[in-house]
Amino acid sequence: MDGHPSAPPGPPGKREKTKAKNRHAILEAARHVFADLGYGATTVRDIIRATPLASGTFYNYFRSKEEIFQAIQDESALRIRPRLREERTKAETVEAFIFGTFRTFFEYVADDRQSFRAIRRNTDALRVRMDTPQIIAGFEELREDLETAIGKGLFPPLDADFLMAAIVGVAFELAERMLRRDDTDPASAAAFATALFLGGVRALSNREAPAVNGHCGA
Amino acid sequence: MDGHPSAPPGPPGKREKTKAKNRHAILEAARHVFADLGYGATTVRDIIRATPLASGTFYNYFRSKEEIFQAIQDESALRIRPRLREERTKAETVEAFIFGTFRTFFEYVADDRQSFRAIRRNTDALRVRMDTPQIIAGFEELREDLETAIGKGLFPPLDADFLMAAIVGVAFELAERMLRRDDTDPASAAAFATALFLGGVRALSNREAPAVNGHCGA
DNA sequence: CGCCAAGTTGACGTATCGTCATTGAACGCT
DNA sequence: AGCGTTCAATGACGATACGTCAACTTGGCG
Repeated sequence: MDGHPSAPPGPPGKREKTKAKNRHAILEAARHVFADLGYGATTVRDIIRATPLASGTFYNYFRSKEEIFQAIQDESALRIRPRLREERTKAETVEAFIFGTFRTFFEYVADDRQSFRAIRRNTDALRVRMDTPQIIAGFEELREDLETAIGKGLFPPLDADFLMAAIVGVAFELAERMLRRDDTDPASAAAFATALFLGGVRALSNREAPAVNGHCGA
Repeated sequence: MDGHPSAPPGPPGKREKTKAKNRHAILEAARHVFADLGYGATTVRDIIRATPLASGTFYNYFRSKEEIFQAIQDESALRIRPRLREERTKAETVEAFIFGTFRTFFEYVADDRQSFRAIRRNTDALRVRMDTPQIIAGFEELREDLETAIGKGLFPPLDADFLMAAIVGVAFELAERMLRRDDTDPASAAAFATALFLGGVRALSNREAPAVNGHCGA
């Protein structure tokens, strides 16, 4: 076994290093070009032209424009997902669960706005959103966490699928609006979303099991 | 004046009719091809091949693949927007405003699912959403209606921009989930979204003017 | 130092793009 | 109806981007 130095034992070796550097250079160039031209107008050649590499090299790293676009998104998703998961796992109240999720997400978006913008700009008046496998996996994680929280009695017994969808929808749309404002303020966006869902969850649980009693605050 | 028969006075004339028929044929073909191949994989040639027309003709009607895609979406948007507007204008309660909006939207989506699906399917595991000018205009309409409703005292004084974004986000994500389920049920999706926002709006208004009293139910 | 494996290069064949000169049909006037 | 004008359809054509591949360069290793 271990004939290939696929693991990190020895020093990286020049080959490995160049490979990583090239991949990174291509990704970085792609982020800029997508942000400049929009996804639709960008060509693989535009990307490779923004690096010192040759056109054929691109295809050693990615199979198509679509695939590198996915890779950019997946990278973001893999960076944010563990943080979100941690917030939710350690949450001991509904409020902590919801507020932690939104705050973490909005702060990340504000931080990494370059990736986020690159992703959403297409042509002048055309917004795009693509959900890659890693992003969709993030949605599923949220659904699982909601189901767990419901199982633990933290959340009332709601439709976890719909609730996940609602959270996702609000998160992305509010993020968009937040970035559009002059003073990007993740905290206030998170506060808005949290209040919305705290009230919403309470109303939903009253609906599904109506007329128990007037228990109002948490 | 009226040298050109641009308005509907005389009978349509054969030129006009063929033009409308061709445009319609191309749009119809595009809907099918987009649904079959996904937006990314579709070429203008694929679309025109699905009609009896020649390749050059396509460019008499649309400038690009992107533009015809927009046209399909805009058509949907123009069909649904008046209905939404009417619902909201005649609403005399917050509940009517919200429920009317969601029910109308979900029923439309369930009806016109072919367009909706065509729009969202790209490759196997890649979801896409594009917001065209007409769709974005629909968002703005919603924001205006919210502002009007706030002005009338129907809604509490909230951030209309964020609220609009939240409604839009929930509407699109829930629509997606709804279509994915075996029994597409607009009414129950609308009920879910309505309960969420009724509770959410109440909580948000308490937040902005906190500590009034413990009034819980409506 | 020399050999093998891995990776890069850019030219090449293919496919789609968008244009445009040509053609034929609809229109309106007599 | 006959006739000249206008307008849209056609499909061939040059331009552009795609993805591949044989030749070449470089790192790894005895």
